[in-house]
Amino acid sequence: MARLATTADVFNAIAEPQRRGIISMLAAGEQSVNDLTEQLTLKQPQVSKHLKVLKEVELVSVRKAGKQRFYSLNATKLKPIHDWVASFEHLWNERFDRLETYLETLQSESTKGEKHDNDKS
Amino acid sequence: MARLATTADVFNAIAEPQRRGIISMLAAGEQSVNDLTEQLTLKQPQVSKHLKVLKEVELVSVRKAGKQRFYSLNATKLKPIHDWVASFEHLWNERFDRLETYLETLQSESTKGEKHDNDKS
DNA sequence: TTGACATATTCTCATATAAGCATATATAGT
DNA sequence: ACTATATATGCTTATATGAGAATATGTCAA
Repeated sequence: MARLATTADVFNAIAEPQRRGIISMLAAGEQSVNDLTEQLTLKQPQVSKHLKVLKEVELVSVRKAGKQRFYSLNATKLKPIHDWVASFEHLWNERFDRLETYLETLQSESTKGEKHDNDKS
Repeated sequence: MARLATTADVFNAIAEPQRRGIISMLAAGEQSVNDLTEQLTLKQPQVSKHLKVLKEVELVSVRKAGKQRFYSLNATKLKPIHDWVASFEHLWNERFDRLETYLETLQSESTKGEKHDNDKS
């Protein structure tokens, strides 16, 4: 076997630098394929292909207008990544030390069936 | 040409589900290769290989103790991902609308000696 | 329709790489 | 040294996929 799933996954979709570039550009608002092509170091077909990948994981959506297709970012789909990474934030961000202490205090006071939702990849 | 860079990049390192699993496990504290192998659906060699990838991007570090190697998470390396994704957070999180408004208010009122130590890269 | 323009798709090629398996290396105990 | 245990590395195979080039599709205007 080789690597599975891959691009059908948001984590994989953003693993590609060019696709991150596209996402960053779309953060400013919808762009046509041509707009994107001009600002990237890619030919139009390759831009379309990357957009297809992003569309498949629903990171972008398309609006048709004449001969042009305007792509826009569906940022909500980035939230799972944000949440996953944020779950480790306390491990590097000192600001969380105080919060952790506070939460631990709360926890030890109400000792109930609490669940540690470690992961869900 | 084919895909470039790839695993030498943190974004790519976390694109692999099994590696995310390893990272999640290490969040609880350092683990030996054997510990990890037992909890994953992988054979030991494959675990070692994934650990190698994670080590190359410095997401993990190793401590040798006898015949065992204890891997621990170097969460700081996740910060670039966090920052990148967070730069789009305002696009999906309504909370940021109020926060933005609030910050703008503060800014227009006066500039007091407020300290925001939520970053320290 | 013809032509120009915008975008998508197909095909090829080269590379990346995850998993399986066997084996090598390292360390500790006897 | 020998054995057992822990981990790493090498080899193979199947698959994924990014880029390039050519082509197809789609849309509008004259």
